Amino acid sequence: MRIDFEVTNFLNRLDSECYKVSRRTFSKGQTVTTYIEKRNQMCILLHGEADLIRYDFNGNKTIIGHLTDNDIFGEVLYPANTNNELFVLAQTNCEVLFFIYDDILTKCKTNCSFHKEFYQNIHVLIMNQFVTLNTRIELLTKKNIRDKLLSYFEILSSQHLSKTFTLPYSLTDLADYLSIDRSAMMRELSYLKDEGFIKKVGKKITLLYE
Amino acid sequence: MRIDFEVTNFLNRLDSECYKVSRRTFSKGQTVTTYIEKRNQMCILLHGEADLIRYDFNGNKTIIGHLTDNDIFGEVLYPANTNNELFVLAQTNCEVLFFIYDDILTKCKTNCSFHKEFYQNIHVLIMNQFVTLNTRIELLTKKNIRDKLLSYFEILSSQHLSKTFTLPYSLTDLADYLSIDRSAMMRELSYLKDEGFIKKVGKKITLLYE
DNA sequence: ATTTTTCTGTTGCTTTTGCAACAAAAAAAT
DNA sequence: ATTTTTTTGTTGCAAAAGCAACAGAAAAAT
Repeated sequence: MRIDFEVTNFLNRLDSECYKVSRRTFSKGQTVTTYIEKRNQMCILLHGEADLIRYDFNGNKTIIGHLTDNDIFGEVLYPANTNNELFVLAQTNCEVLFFIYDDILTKCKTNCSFHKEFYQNIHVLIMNQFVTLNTRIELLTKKNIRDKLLSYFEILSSQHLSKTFTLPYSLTDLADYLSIDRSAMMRELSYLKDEGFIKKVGKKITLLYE
Repeated sequence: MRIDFEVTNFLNRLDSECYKVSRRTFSKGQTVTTYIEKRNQMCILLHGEADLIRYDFNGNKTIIGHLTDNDIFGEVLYPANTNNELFVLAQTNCEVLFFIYDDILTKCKTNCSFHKEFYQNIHVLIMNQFVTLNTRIELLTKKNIRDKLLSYFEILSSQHLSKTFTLPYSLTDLADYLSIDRSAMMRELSYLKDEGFIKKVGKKITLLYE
C-alpha cells in the first residue's frame, strides 16, 4: 500500500547553502537534465508531469515512461546502453529535487535542518517508488488486456475501499500505462460492460462481480 | 548500469547482538515469511532463488515474480489488496537478510560494525533494484515479442561488451521474464534466425546487425 | 547406469491484439 | 464565442500471439 507523504511539507526548510540537495523548476517543454555530476544522482519530481525519453544513436525517439508527482528518476536507475541516451522532458511546469544518494547520509556544510529531515524521510518515497514499479510490473505481466484491466481496477477499488472509483487519468494514458493499444482496450472495456463485469460512465467505473 | 556489489563481503561482521538486521537461511520449499514486525520491512535475497506468489481469497495462486541474488523484496514494496496475500517460496536453499528500512539510520544497541557498514552500502543494492525493475518495465512495455527479445538482447550485448553472449537463464524462464508464451517466443526466435538478425546456438546468441 | 523430469524446438489452429481510419464529444486555446 | 486540439468510442481487417499437443534432447535424480 502506498503511504502518503508530502516531501513538500518540509521543503521550505531547504537551505540555499545546502550543497547536497538542490531544487529546480522547469517550464513546459524544457529538458530536465542535470548540471551536477551524475554519479548516483537521483531526482524526485515534486510536482508536474514529465516524459522519460530514450534516443538511440539513429535518433529514434521512444517514450519509455511517464513521470508524475513524487516519482523518482535519474540515469543511474535505468538500464544504460552504450548507444542511447535518456532525456526527461517536462510536459507541464515541474519542480525537481536533485541529490546524490550516497551523500544523503553525510551532513552538508551548514548542517541545515532540511537536509537532516530530508534523509530521515526519503525512504518513504523510495519505498513508494518500489510499490509503483512493482505494481506496474504486476499489471504488465498479465497475459491479456482483460486481466490487465481487471487487475488494475482491483487495485483502484482496494485503494478507494469501494467498488466504484474514477480513473485517475485519461483512457489514452491508461492504455499507455498498461502498454496496450487504445482501441483494443476500448473494445475490451465494451466487452466487460456487455458481459456485466463492470459499469462504466466516462471514467467512473463500478465493479459488478463478487 | 548495474553496479557490482557483494553485500556478503562484510556479512561476516553481522553481530548477533544487532537487533536491527537479521539473517536467516531457508531450505528449498520453505516459505520465507517474517517472524518480525512487517512495518516497512525489507528483505534482501543474498543468494538462492525464490518465487513471489500471490494467493487471492479464492485460493487462486499466481506466481507474480521470481527473485534471485541481491533482489530486494518485502510486503511493503508490492501493491496490497484487501483480499489477497503475498508469499515468498524458496525454490532453492536461500539466505535472506531482514531489516526495517526506517531503522537503518538508527544505531543498534551494540553499535556493531556490520550495522554501520550495512547502511552505508545498502543504497547500492537499492539502486540496483531500481535498475532491475525499470529494465523489466522497459522490456514489458514493448508492443511485440520481437521487440522484447531484441531489446533484451541489446541490454545483454551492452553488458557483455560483445555482440555474442549467453542467455543467463533458460528459455522457459526467459519467456516468463518477458511475460510471453514460450512457444510463441521460440517461433519468433526462429524467424529472427531465418531473417538473419541473430545467430543462435542453444543459449548462445550473436547479434548480426549494425 | 537407468529412469524420471525438465527443457527445447516445432506446428496447426484459434483467439486476441494491433493498426488504420473515422466521427462525435469534450477540453483547451484563442 | 469560436476555433483548434485532444480524447473517446467504434469498426473491419490483418498480423501477432496464445494454446495445445507432441517428440527429442538434456539435465537431474535415483
